[in-house]
Amino acid sequence: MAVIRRLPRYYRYLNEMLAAGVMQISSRELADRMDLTASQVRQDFNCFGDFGQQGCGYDVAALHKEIKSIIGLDQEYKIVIMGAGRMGCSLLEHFGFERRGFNVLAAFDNNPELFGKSINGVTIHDVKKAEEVCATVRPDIGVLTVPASETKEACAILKKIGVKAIWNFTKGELGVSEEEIVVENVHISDSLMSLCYRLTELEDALYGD
Amino acid sequence: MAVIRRLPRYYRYLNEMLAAGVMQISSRELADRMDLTASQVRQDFNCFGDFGQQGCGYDVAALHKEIKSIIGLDQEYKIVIMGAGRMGCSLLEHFGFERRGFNVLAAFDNNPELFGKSINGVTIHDVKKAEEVCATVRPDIGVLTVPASETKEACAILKKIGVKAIWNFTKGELGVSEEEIVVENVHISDSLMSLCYRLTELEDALYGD
DNA sequence: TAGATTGTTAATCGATTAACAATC
DNA sequence: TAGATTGTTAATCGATTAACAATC
Repeated sequence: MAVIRRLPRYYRYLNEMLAAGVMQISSRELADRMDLTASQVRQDFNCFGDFGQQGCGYDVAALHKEIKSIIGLDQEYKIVIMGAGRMGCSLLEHFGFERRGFNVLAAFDNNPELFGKSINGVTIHDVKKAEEVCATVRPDIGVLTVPASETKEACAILKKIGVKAIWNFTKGELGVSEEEIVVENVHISDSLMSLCYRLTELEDALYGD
Repeated sequence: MAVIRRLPRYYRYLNEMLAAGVMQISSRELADRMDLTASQVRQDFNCFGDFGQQGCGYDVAALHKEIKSIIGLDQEYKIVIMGAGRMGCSLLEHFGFERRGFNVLAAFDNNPELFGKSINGVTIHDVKKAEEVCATVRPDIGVLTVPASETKEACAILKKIGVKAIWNFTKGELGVSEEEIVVENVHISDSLMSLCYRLTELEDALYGD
């Protein structure tokens, strides 16, 4: 469903409006800000219940809370990071898991130089100790930030630890079925390519084919 | 068009197959690998011309080249990075612009400690010198990796430099119209949220509502 | 009550799938 | 020629938009 892909965006905009002190918003206004149609906004929200009030629009705080719960953000998910290289560290330092309500239990790597180091309060452990470290507190989500060549092994360890979802930054096969573990692939290069396509299009439009 | 969003994925898969030495591929096979239908693959490719050969399938190398050119990757785009903080540096070190055929001209920041430093052959300059540095060689694409609070200024500078496309990693308003500059927003947190939604869904399915 | 804006149904549009004739 | 697989048209499906009655 296309609505699902829009939910995080709604959530972001409602967050901003909440911070800006907006109490009430009409489907029209929200649609304008988000480049959607008012119809679509109403249709979307009505997939999950009726949150609006005829004549007045939507209560920003209530809607925000509702969408938060629909996405599942009211639960505090426990996360482990597989691979404390550039990408893993960059996420740890920069992404703001805590701020977003995620609890990062640990990071794992196979480089002994990193063992025991701590980034943003998260300790990097030997990947061999992953099972041990996660024996008592089971993580929900695994972040895969290992080199492409180590994807399959890292993924197998995540499965063993009992992770139910993988946020995958590597390319290549994970070797787990989508029925047992939910996988979300991040390919930022795709987004750069689609930018290139649109740039080419823009230039063709300006200077002719 | 939905095809456009699939083009980078086709390109990635064809890249892999090229590297693996696959010469010819049928729509059926490609569809299976990519989790699409054969019909869809054929439909997609026929948007841009007929590249297949009845009875034999598609020539991987030719198709790869064709899609490369459709996306616009056969041109060497010139890039500047706005903001050499964590995200900017991480991209410079890790993303592989060169390998992907992009030419990074320079990075800019307002932190004097970074001036003159070089990452992967790219020098970090004072943002005040941006116009000067780009006077002779005009960049095509600007990568926005500044803090949210500095988005608008950074964006204005990119516009002044003559950039035609912005790969935006910040949140918040850019203050440029989409008609003059093509913008591609990267929100990796959206992808984590949609993972959360699907995780919740999976758990509901397993343990009941 | 009048104005505003929702919830919801019906109409439109676009994208995906199925089917098959064309052709290598 | 027979088998395979494309290119392409038609049928189906889903998502978006339009319209309006319900209601705050």
